[in-house]
Amino acid sequence: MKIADVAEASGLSAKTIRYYEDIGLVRPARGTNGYRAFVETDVHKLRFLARARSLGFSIEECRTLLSLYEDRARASADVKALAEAHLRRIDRKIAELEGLRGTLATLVARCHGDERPDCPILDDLAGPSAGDAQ
Amino acid sequence: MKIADVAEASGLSAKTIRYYEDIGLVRPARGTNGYRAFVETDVHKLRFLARARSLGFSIEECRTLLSLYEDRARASADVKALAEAHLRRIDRKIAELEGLRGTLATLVARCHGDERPDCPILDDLAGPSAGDAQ
DNA sequence: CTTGACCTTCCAGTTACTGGAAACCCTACA
DNA sequence: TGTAGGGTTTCCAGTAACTGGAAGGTCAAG
Repeated sequence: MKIADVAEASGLSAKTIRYYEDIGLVRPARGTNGYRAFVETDVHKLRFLARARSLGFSIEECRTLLSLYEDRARASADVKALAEAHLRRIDRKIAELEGLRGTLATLVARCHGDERPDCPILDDLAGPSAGDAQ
Repeated sequence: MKIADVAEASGLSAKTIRYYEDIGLVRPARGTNGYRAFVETDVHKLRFLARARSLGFSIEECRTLLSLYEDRARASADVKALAEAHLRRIDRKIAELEGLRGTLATLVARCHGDERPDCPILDDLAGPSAGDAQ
């Protein structure tokens, strides 16, 4: 199998697959012409990686997941711990974004958004205007 | 004012402030010794930038916001449009993360997380196991 | 034997910084 | 006067995970 076929089969781009080889996630064999020659297990690994990445795991986490996947003596607790850590990270990120969303939505709602320069959004960004107290 | 004072006053690190000068967001004067000599408006700008960044605006958006802030003939509609675009981006990101969160939470819940190798999380990552149909 | 579609490697760029090295400056203290 | 310490300067490299592009090799068809 050549790289374009594998790209098609895995949903990753050829560029990404080469990159994954670069960083040691896969090690496809090479044909006499120097082309990468992928076998089924390579494709399977790449699909695994694509799925793990799509769930937001980092490359290093994917590396660990892959090694756990290939370790028949693994403990599912190790996998679960990784996934839980990732879940907590996602929760923190969501909370952070919802905070931003709240502030931003308030500012947007307050801004009339017309031709006039007067703008609560910029006022907020500029911070407390000390001069106003006067 | 020297850079450490400005860092203190703006909440940005000295490194970040130098970086912002590099990319043209601020242009502090220089003393005879080559040190950056910040004035109040520089500090104000940097605080503006720190606030905008903390709301998740990109550097390029911050640049635009800053130029709008300094443009006394601006239309608030322009600011609002920028903020609304950012808001939509945040909403999309939240939705994406909540999707991930749902999938991941399900998988984590299904995994017993003990010493045994059996793991629904890895099974999911490995994709539909064609062999199971038997 | 040429054309076009693949494939290869390698280098640069992306975002928004951060760390670190080497060197310069300033102040205080002995 | 010398020096120790803290600040400051510049510049280079690295981060995460690719992506784009250039230059060149390979292959199948006509």
